Amino acid sequence: MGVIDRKEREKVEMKRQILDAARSLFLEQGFEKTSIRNIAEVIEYSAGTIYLYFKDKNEILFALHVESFSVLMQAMQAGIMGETDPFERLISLGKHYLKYAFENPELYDLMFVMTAPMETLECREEIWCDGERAFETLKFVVGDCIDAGYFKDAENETISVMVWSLVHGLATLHLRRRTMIFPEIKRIKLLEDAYVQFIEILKTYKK
Amino acid sequence: MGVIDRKEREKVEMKRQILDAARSLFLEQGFEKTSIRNIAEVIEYSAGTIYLYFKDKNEILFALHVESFSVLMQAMQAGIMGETDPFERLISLGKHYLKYAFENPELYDLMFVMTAPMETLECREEIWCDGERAFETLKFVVGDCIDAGYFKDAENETISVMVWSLVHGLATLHLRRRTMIFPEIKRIKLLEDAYVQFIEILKTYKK
DNA sequence: TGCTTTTCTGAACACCGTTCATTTTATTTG
DNA sequence: CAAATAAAATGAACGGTGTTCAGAAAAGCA
Repeated sequence: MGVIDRKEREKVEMKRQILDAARSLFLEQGFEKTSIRNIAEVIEYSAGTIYLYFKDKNEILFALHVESFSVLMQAMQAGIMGETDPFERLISLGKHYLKYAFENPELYDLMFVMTAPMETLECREEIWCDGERAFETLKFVVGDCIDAGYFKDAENETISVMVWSLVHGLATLHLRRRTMIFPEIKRIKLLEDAYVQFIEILKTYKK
Repeated sequence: MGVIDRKEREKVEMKRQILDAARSLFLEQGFEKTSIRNIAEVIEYSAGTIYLYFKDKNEILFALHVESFSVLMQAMQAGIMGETDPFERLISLGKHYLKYAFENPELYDLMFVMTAPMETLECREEIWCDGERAFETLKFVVGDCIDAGYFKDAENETISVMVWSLVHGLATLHLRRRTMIFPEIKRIKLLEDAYVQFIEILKTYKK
């Protein structure tokens, strides 16, 4: 029965098409303005068909969110691999995280700000594995820093939450337009400076 | 002509009624699920009438956002007044900010996460005064810390952005459900610990 | 009281996410 | 190959959304 194999492939292919169309529309006009009917139009199917492949709109967003995490994880791994010194690794990790956020604002939003993907998880009673994996990566690097004498006797998890919050805060204040209190030209520089300053202060907190 | 004075008062009163209904619905069922028709029903007017008092839904949200800022500013002022030592003031300021965020999640969202109020500002080509005033308060306290020898020779604005980002990051990671990677019982404690740890590290960064 | 201005209504518009009976297409069976 | 069955796709319909606007109702003025 090669038929059911092919059908399976076709199902996967269709899901791909839907996600590709959704991502493309999403990136060019934002999530709020992207409707199921828009997506259906792009792939040249009726709106109802989409519901044969995804339970609802949140599931489409969730799938895109998973996709995006694999890209972020790669970026983070690249950040780690580029350095050997533990603290330099932490610096690089944060930089790559911020780079991802600024270069993929809509996707970052989907991964770390929008509630839709979390609602899908909650109604499935599942865990946010992607977020957890990313956080584990951070903890791993922070752990090496602690072993190298940084952060005195602080808890790894506490430091990791602190670092995550700082970079996430920088990213979201900007993505959600709260940096408009600063002159446009200074905005990015100010965020970069804040990150560098934070790192500088962290560095001095050693045994 | 006392008539136009009364009409003016009635207009203000009607706006109040709309905002009260909107806030109440908003707090009990969230913004996304609150429609103009819902608000109209509560105040016992037709939906169209609301558009005689507010240009669109974003303007209602913007008005609530302004309201909320005055409460936050009071909380922040209270945080400052409760302490005399500059660094203790900074600690207290952050604590009061976080307290506000956790006790008024929907309003914090409106003030610092949702894009709707910012869109109103942008299409009015105005400045985000409320955000600016709150940030000025932070800068004021940071300035006193610098004068007291903290933060070495760092720029006030850089430190302030860093502090704001950290507390905002803590708040939003939690409000947007990204702390679900931690066991429910540990979540709040972890956030508090991260804040305390951050303060601890900051404190050591002196001349 | 009649005339004008202001206020309010509610139907209509163009959307939205989602469901489902019906039709179209594909596969299997006789 | 034709008929029967199974799978996939449609598109109308439902109940909702924000917003507009002609016309009705109320209020103010002469």
